[in-house]
Amino acid sequence: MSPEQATFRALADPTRRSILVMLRGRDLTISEVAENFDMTRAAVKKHLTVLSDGGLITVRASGRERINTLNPNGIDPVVDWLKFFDTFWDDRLSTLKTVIEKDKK
Amino acid sequence: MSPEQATFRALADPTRRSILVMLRGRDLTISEVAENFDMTRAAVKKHLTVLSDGGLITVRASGRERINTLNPNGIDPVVDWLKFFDTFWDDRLSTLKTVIEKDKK
DNA sequence: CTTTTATGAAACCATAAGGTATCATGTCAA
DNA sequence: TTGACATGATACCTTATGGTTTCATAAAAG
Repeated sequence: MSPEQATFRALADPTRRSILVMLRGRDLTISEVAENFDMTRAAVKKHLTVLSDGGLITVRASGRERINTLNPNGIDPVVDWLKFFDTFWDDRLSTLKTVIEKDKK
Repeated sequence: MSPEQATFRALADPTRRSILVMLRGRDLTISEVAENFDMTRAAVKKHLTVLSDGGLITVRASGRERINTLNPNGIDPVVDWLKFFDTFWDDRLSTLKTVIEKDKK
C-alpha cells in the first residue's frame, strides 16, 4: 500500500481520529488509550497498528509498556495531496501547508 | 454519518481520489469518468455517490446525463480537522485558524 | 415509432475491516 | 520465585465495502 493510501486509510476511521486527538495532549500507552473507549484493548491495539502503518504515530517500548506518540510528519501525504486542489478548494490549503512546513523546521 | 466522517470516508479510496483529480480539470458525466477506469460504469457510479455523500462533488442533471462537479467547500471538514490536529505542533497556529475562518467568508 | 444511449437500482459475490475471545510472552513487584 | 500486569498474536465472527451482472427507465437520434 502506498504511504498516501496508508495515511488516508488510517484517517478514515473515527476511533482512530479520536486517538490522534488524544495523543495531541500527551503520549499514551495502549492501555491508557483503551481506557477511553468502549472496546477491548486488542481492538484499540489494531487501530494503533493502522495509525502506525499510516505514519501518523510512532511507538517506543518502555519496559513492558508501548508508548504511542503523535508523529508531526504523519499528515504530510494528506497535505501534499490536498495541495493539488488549491485553485479549486481555495488558497486556504496552501496557507495551511506553508505554516506547517515552516513550523517543522 | 457525520459530515466529517462522510468526507474522510470518501477520501479513503484511491479510485475516488483519482476521480476528484479528474474533475479538477473539468466537469464530467458518469460515463466520461468511467472511461478512465478499468471497472464497470455501475462501480464508478457508486464511487460518485460516496463522493456526493461526502460533499466533495455535486451532481446536476442535463437531459439524460448527470454532470459531476467538484465542490469547492467539500474539503472543509478535513481542513477543519487538520487545523485542530495541527495545534500539536505549535499553538501559534491558532492565529492561522483566525486567518482561515476569515478567508471562508 | 423504434432504436440507441445514459443512467438508476437491485441482487449478488468476495474480500476487507472492526471487533471479540483466548492464549502466549515479557516485565515489574513482592 | 511467584504473581500480576502490559502487550503480542492468532483464530474467529459480523458487517461494510468494492465490484459485477442484470434489468428497468428516461431521453436523444433516426
